[in-house]
Amino acid sequence: MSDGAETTGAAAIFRAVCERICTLELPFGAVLREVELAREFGVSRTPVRQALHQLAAFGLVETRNGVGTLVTAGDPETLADIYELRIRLAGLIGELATGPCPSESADAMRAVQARAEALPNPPGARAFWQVNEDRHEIVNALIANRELRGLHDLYYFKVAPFWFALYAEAPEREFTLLLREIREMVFWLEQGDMKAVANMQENNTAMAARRVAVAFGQGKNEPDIAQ
Amino acid sequence: MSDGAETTGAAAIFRAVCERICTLELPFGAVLREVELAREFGVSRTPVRQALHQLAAFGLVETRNGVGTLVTAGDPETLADIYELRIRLAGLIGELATGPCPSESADAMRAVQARAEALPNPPGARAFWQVNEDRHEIVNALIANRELRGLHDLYYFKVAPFWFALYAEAPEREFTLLLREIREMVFWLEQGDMKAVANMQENNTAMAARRVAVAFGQGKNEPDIAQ
DNA sequence: TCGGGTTGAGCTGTATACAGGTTGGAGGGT
DNA sequence: ACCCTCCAACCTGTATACAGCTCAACCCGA
Repeated sequence: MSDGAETTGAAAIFRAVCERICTLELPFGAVLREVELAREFGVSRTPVRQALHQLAAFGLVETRNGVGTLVTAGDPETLADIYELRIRLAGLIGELATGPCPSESADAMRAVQARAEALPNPPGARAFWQVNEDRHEIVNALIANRELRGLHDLYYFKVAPFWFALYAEAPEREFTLLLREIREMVFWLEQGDMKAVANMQENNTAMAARRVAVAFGQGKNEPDIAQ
Repeated sequence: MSDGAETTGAAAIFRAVCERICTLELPFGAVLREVELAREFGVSRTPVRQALHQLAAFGLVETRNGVGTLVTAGDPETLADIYELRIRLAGLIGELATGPCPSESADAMRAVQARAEALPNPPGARAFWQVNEDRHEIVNALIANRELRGLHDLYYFKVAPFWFALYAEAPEREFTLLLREIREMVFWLEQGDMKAVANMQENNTAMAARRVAVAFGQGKNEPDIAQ
């Protein structure tokens, strides 16, 4: 998450495990054992447990007594709920915007674009992930309402594993789409139009939701969402 | 929160402390000591720490090394952000509604209304709190999108302390407003109109936000929000 | 061979001991 | 009288020991 460097070591473990889940290094259903993580990070179980409990509170994992901590699979229905809400949250970015976005954001996004354009297609999983992470950070930082910013960040990580699974399925297609999104984002950031940025975010989130729904079996009774 | 009865004892402590914060039994800036809570609940520090860390993750408290766990005061700016978002979340309830609300909700709300009407004006703090808690539970259960339901619940508890402070200021006025809200809610629940229920919720949240802004010093550069 | 009861390894939940950090106040110098 | 320094009490952060739970493999009888 976009938390600043925290004092306690639990935050570092939180971020590390969160990233592993988002990059599917820990796939759905994977079991996390506290002693293993403790050994890996060179600490005792106590900070590890803190991190895992926080991940559980955010719904990314589920810990069962006597078994371990499982990476939450997320049934299609829940996935649909999450994406539905995330789309609306993106819309709120524009509604709650207070002013134009600063030019530094456009600069930062241009830098990301330059780095991305230099990559081969498809890039490696790590590079792909990092580009999207940077894009997210820039957009997220623009959100004026602090609470909404936190929520937008949280739900980014909630859907990240599914979105990343799309990359594993069709790397070239996903990288092309990501590049297109970044180029468009640079354009609107240069315009300073926060509302347009939010609309872009909403559009791309909705599009990603459709692709994810196709890949993971769309939930509920809305088969037409898959186009 | 509206979590079902959990297995671990930490959840019970979480709810208890949360309620104390919401009812201002623990005012802003109050310090929570782990050993005290541990003694009170008859457990060790471990489950207490779990509960406090979860409260910290939700932003209700802030724990500082060597000092203790402080109830987060929430500056006016943050308060404005929280209410702004909560109003929008209420709006989303209607947008993400899938069907009419069940008749049991109307029955339940009628029961709450009956209990409330039987109370003196102003009622005791405990009774006032309980009535609002019940009202919230009924409305919250109607939210179709599970993620939005969780968020609506969370932000209810985030603003609860401020709203409850209004009661302490003007008990009769707040109870009259609450009664009015419940009566209206019964009406629209009987109609089964989920969108109307959401609009009601949005209106009442916005109205509460204005009263809170007046009481706690409105933040930002929107003095007209105070009417 | 198959089914059921049992056992045991391994995991999380809880309790406790120790290390590190903060704060308020006592005490001495100016 | 005032201010700076130092310290001791206290609180959280961390590590470790123990209790309770789960599940799968195993053993034994039909």
